[in-house]
Formats: sequence, C-alpha cells, structure tokens
Amino acid sequence: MKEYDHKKIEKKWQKEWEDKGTYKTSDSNDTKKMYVLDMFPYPSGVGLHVGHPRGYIGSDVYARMKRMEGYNVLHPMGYDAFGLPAEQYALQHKIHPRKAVEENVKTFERQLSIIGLSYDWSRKVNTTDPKYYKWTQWIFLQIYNSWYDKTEDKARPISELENIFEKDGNGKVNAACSLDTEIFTMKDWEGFSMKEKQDILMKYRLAFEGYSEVNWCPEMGTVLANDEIINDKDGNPVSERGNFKVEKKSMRQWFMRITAYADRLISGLDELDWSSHIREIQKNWIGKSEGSEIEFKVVISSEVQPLGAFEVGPLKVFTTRADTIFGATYVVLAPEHPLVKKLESNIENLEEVNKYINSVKNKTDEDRTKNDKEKTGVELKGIKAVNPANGEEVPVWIADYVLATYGTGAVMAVPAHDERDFDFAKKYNLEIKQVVFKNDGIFRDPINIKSSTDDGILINSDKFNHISSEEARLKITEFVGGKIVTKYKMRDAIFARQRYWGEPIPLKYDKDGVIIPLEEKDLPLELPDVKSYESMGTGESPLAGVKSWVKEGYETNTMPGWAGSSWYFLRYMDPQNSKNFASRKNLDYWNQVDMYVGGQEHATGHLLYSRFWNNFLYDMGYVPNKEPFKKLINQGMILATDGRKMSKRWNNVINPDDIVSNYGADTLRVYEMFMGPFEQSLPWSTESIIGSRRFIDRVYRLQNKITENESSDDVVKSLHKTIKKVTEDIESFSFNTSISAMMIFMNEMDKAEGISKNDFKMFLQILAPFASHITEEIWHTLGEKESIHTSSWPKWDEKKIIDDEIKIAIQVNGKVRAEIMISKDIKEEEIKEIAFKNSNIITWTEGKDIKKVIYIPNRVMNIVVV
RNA sequence: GCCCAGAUGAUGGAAUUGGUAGACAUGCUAGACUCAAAAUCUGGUGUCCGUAAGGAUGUGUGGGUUCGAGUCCCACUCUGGGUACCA
Repeated sequence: MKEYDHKKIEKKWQKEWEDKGTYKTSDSNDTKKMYVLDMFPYPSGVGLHVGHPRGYIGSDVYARMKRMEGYNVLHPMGYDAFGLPAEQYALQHKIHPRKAVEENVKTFERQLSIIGLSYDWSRKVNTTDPKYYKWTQWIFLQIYNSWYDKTEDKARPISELENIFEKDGNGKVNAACSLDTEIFTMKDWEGFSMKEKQDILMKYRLAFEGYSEVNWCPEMGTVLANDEIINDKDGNPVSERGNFKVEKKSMRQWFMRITAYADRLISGLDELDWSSHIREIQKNWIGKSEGSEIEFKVVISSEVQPLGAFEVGPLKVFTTRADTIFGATYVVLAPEHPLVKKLESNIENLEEVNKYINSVKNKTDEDRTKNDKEKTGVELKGIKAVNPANGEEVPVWIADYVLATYGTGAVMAVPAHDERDFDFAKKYNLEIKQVVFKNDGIFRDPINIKSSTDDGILINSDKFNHISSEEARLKITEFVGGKIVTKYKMRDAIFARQRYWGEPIPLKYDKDGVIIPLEEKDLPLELPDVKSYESMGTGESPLAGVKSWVKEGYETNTMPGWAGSSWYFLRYMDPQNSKNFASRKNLDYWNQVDMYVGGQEHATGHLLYSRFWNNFLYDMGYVPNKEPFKKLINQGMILATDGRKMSKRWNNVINPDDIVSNYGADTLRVYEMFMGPFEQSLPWSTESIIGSRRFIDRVYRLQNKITENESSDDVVKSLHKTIKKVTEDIESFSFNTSISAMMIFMNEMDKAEGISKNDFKMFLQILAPFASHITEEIWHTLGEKESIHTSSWPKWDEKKIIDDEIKIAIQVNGKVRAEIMISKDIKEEEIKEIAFKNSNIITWTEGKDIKKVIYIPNRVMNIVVV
C-alpha cells in the first residue's frame, strides 16, 4: 500500500470528475429530481476564508447522498457580481469593474475547486453577464408593466388597467397604488395627454418612479450607501472615505411595490419548511398591524375663544387601540406634521415650538431613536383637538417620539394604556384616565392592561360597557366615523442606485418626459463604458456623463445589487436559454428549490425580495410555483479562534488554501462537518483539525484489514447500524453525529480480526459524501471502474441491527446501583428476579418496603423503596 | 426595552426528545516502540472523599411536577443574534 498523499489523490480525482462530467445534470423528466442550492457568493477581492465553505460542504454532502440515492440532482454555483464593492475596488485600483470581477471570480473558482464540491459547473451563472442581465431587465419590464388587483389578489398587466380606465374611469378599481383615491371619469381619461395618462398609471405600476431621501455628500457630490457612512467623534454622520459631512437629500428613484405582496409574503410562510426563527424575522419585518384611522377636529382653544371654539382643520390619527379612545387625554403630532405649519398663526408659543422643531431637525435619525432617550415635546398653546368619542377638548403636543413616516404621523395619546404615552404624560403632568378593566373588575396598575386581546370592560361610556376590547375596537371605530385600515412596517423597496456598476434600467425618456419601455428584442441594454466611475457631482450616476447614453434618453440610474439575485435560482434550471429566462419545460420539471442553504443574514433582504419576484412571476403565469424555496437551512458562522467574526480588520482570517494544502480537502470537509451542529456558530480550531486528519489516515490504513472471509457478526451489525445512523443524519443535516458514528465504527473495525471487501466498500460509500477523494481512490483500488459517487447508496438491513443482548440499568430510588445484561425478549418478571438476586441491589433494598417497580423496556428498571 | 436562540468536563460537542449525563474528537497524562524525537499504538482523564472497593456530588441560579429532569413548568442571571419609540 502506498503512502496516503492527499495532494496527489485530490488533484487526480478532481481532474477525472471534470473530464468525465461526473456531476453533470440532465434535464430529463423520467427521474425524481432534487434541487440543492447554495446562496451564490459575492466575489469580493479578498477571497474565501474557512467560514465560507461550511455551507457549501454541507449542501454538497446532502447533494452527494441524494445523487447516490438515485435522484437527478441539480447542484449549481454562480456569482452575484454587480454592486458597490466591485465598483469601489475598481475606483481604488483604477481598473474596469468587469476586470475586477473577472479576477475575483477566478480566485473564488480556484478556491472552490480544490475543495472538491460536486457542482455542475456548466450551469454557472454570473449576474453581470449581459446574457444573464438581459432577463433581469426583462423581468423588470414585466413588473413595470403590471399593477396589483386587490380584488383578484394578484398582479395583472397594466394594459388591462388601461382598458378599465377607458371603459369606466377608475371607480371600480381596487388596486395597490400610491393614492388614496383618484376618481376620474371615462371622459377625463380620453381627454388626458400621454403624459397625464402616464402620471396616473405610474401610481399603479408595481415598479414606479418616486422620490426618497438619500444620504448626500456635498463635498464628494455622491449619494452614499449606509455602509459608506461612519460617525465622527461627535457622533455626526460622515463619509468613510474622506470624513466629509453627510446630509439628507430628496432624489428621484425607482421603487418596487413589495407592499402589494405584504399579506402573501406573510401567509406564504406557512407552507415553507423553514426554521420558525427565520419565519418570525420576516413576519416582524413586514410588521402587519390592523388599526383605525380616526379624525379629530382641531379647534382654536375655547379659553381663547369665549364665544365658542371654531374648527381650523381635521387631524387624522392612526391607532391599534380604538377601544381606549375614551381615555385619550391629549394628541401628539410629529414635529414635521404639515398641520403645524398650517396653524402657525394660531399658535401662541410659536417661538418655542419653532425652536423645538429646529432642534429635532438638527438631530440625526440615530440620535432621535437612541435607547432610553427621555421623551421631549412642546404643547401647541392655543390649539385643541376634540375627542370624537366624548366631545372633550384635549391639548395638542408635538414630540419627536411620534414619527412622520409611520401611520398618519399623529397619535391620540392614551397614557393609561400605552407605555410611551404614560412616560410622556407623567413628565408633563398630563391627565391619565383609565378606561379598560379586566373582566374581573379589579382595578390594576393601568400600565398592566395593554394588550387588545385582553377581555375588558369599558367604563366612561354607557354605550360600550361589558364588551371585549376587540369588539369595542371595531364598534368604537364605527361610532366615531373612523375606518379600519391595515398598516405595514415594511416599505416599498427602492430599486435604483446612482452608480455605475449595476444593470441598466431598460427605459427611455422622450423629450416630453414620457417613458418608453424597451422592447424585448432590444434587450439586453448593455452597460456602456465610461471614463470615470465617480458619480457626476450632481448625485447622478456616471451614466449621465455618457453622451450617447443621454442622447438616446436612457435612464441613468442602475438597478440595486439585489436585482440579479432575486431570480438566479430560476436561471440555473436552463442557463443557456436565449429565448426565455428558462424554458417552460425545465421550469415545470425543476419546479422549485428543494433545499436552500445559506446564511441567515439574508432573512429580510434577499429571501424576501426573491419570494416577492417569484410570487409576481407566478401571478403572470411564468413559473409553476408561488414560493421559490421549499426548505431552507441556515448554516452557522465559523468564528475565528478568538471568538470574533473572521475579518481582515482583526487579522484573524484562516485561509482554506493553507488548510487544503497542509491537511487535504477531505480533512477540511470532514472537520467542518464534525466541529458541531451545522446551524450553530462555532469557533475555528486549528488544534482540533488534526483529529479529522487522523480519522482519514486510519481509514486509508484500514485497507490492510480487508480479508477474503466474511466479517464477524458484530462488525456486520455495527456496519448496518452505522449506515442507518449516517443516512438519517445526513437527511436532517446532523453531520457532526454521522461522522462520530463512522469514527466509532472505524474504531471497531480496527479492533476486529478483519473485514470483508464488500462490507468495507459499503463503509466507503457512506463516507464518500464527506471524504469524496480518498473514498474514490480506495474504491478504485478495490477494483471498481465507475465512480463511487454514482454508485447506489447502501441500504441497511433492519434484521441485522437487532441486539439480542441488552444492557439495562437497575436503579433504586432513581439512582443506578447495578447494570445487568439481559437477552432481547425477556419478560419483566424475569428481569425483576435477576435484579433482586444482584448483591448490589440487595444491599440497597434489604429490610426496606418495596413500594413499586417501574420498568422501561430495554433501558432501565427503577425500584422504589421506603 | 421587545422578539428569537442558547448556557453540559480544560476545549468543540453527544444524549434514542422524560429513562444509565459527558458518546465522538481535541488537549492533558502514563506506558509501549525508538539512541532520541516525531508519527503510531495501549491505558487513564467531570469534581470531591478514599490506597482501594466504593461513596457523595454534578448539565447557569432558585423553586416545582415526577418513581425518574440536561430535557417539562414557574421565577431569575448571564451570553449571542435581530430590532429600535410602529401608536
């Protein structure tokens, strides 16, 4: 037997697999399919550290077992390469980002290839390839040309909306859109200009134009991502590069109306086999809450107007606790609320109010939302609001704990039943009036009664006594003329970047500003070369400086990083297709991803956007399934030896290349799977990895133990137990325990007289998903001609794993006092007899009353004595 | 603050989901082999008492349920992750 030379063996088989196409996937329809997917990486300039392959190895082990079980396995890999880091890398190194991406991809590919992952590389995708982003642009156009019909609860082509407008005006349309109401008649629609029609349709489109606040750096003339901003020593936001001041600026953007899908993104979670943890994160992120919008009258205070208050305007508040409205003792507006400006002439303490508003303006968002911040506010003197429930005049305040961006930017404050209002009321001595009590009628600290699911009795009202909070909420909303509305925390997603390195948005503007979407035959709209990747100084993307581009009227914003990653799993199904993003046949066959493996940091980004796009494509009939990822597993991070995240900054990065070169890819694979539970974050230990190498060394040496004879019964029994354990554990991603089971079996083989060739080969097969090179090598040494990785997964024989002798523990009062061997089918009475003859047991039971004896078959017998 | 996850030897972790806690591995330690070292092999290794047999104790803390609790219930402490005044 030759010495185990991991370098030689691994290189040899990696080449062989590639030459023979061992892992190539066919799109044939006659086998059961299995789509095992990794989240594709962003090829950054620094390459992989040992943490990255953890997920890839786990999914590889799973894919390899499924392949051996006879599934047609789709297990691809690709690159998500548009976005900020490549652009910054290009700026720094003065090279084209495409060049940077090419180099980085090369590094990644080399690093991935030496680990021996069973990808079908012929299906590789790269989001920056025009052949790929042609379809990203195409999907954008489908979304742009659609609106959301709430009645049918699905997306529909925008042309169908135009038809409705032409026939009926929009009186009947129940759509997700940016407007409250916009009733116009058929005649109006006919009379509208192209531009006017476009402006109306824009409010309905699922991809729409709008404005939003961005981080603007005047010195650099650039819009900055949150990642590019740090705080200076005074806590003010500054640019990471150059420490320049950053402020907010409103800019034109493209948006995706993901809020139209909010309900479906919540309800769809139920059919997914994801950890409850991730589902919870998404649910909270979407943040659905049902509440009431209620109008309060705003009046000039009756103290100022002795002849009676007169109304100066309505004020809409949003509340989830309309049942507590009888306890609303004041109203709070966000300092930015438009009503404040409108009422200026009526505010008696205007100077104080303006001072407060200015103090809030100077604060950053972070300041305003810092923990445990004491609440501040100012009363609008001379102004009162009228509680519509009881007609009482209540004071009006502005305070920065009310946000302009959520709900209506105004709240009715019920200090008895809301903690924030309570704090505020106590500080400023405002009235606290409890109106909801528990059913038992006992008075409690008001702050203890907050949940609207608590049954309560409402007092202070003859009309609404003795009903539950939930019932009261609906009835009172009706009583005060409010309406029930649903609100979400999630906002529509910004789908534009003022950057170079992204997919061009396939739209043109004519000279009147009318938008002309590109036709499919004109796609892809390729990204032109530019002289500089710096933005224009106006905040516009570098594309605004390309004469030919601007002359054609092309949109100068590019798509955000998440565009290409929101559908790549579909492209793998048919990566070379030039007529469609994937053929219907392949989409129907592969259907959806069966097993998706990746980090949980994408819970509120990628995993939500992908579900949104896939749901949309389903509505339009392009994909066969609403949900893209049936099962999701989140691998834990590998931390550095010091327990921190691996990062260049801490100088604690372990490079997989070094590990592969010193110990071999098989050792790395086995170790990363053995270190602990797959979903748990674990610190790397270069000290412990030697154990995995020893395991592989010993497996290699075990070849010497192969004999012509049959293995002993004990070895056969252990083998079948091990096959069972490993099969079940891989299925549940419990890789650490399956390796431990194989180590136990190996120790047994080592002690045994010998092992038959066939039994040893079965052991190699179950080890093959983990240590894929060395098992292949020994497999061939033993005379096999075909790859071990396409052989059939061994089956265990249930009959062979039955133990006929079992050790059980005898306890006295719950403490183990003896262990006895019994044969398999022995009766309880007989065991009792044996137990009571045992001298240890006699010592503990002699002279005592036996109260009872409990027997758990094949495990334990507990004798209870007094 | 709220939500989620977790806490087991020196270390990473295991425990058939209420049934012998510490599998497997690292480390440490003693021995074999060797001129020596490495590698390899064999034994030991939760803590305390004891020469030993054995006993006591032990899964973050305090209570509880049970014949029996790492596992279930209640209260708390700490650690990690998410989120940030969402009305």
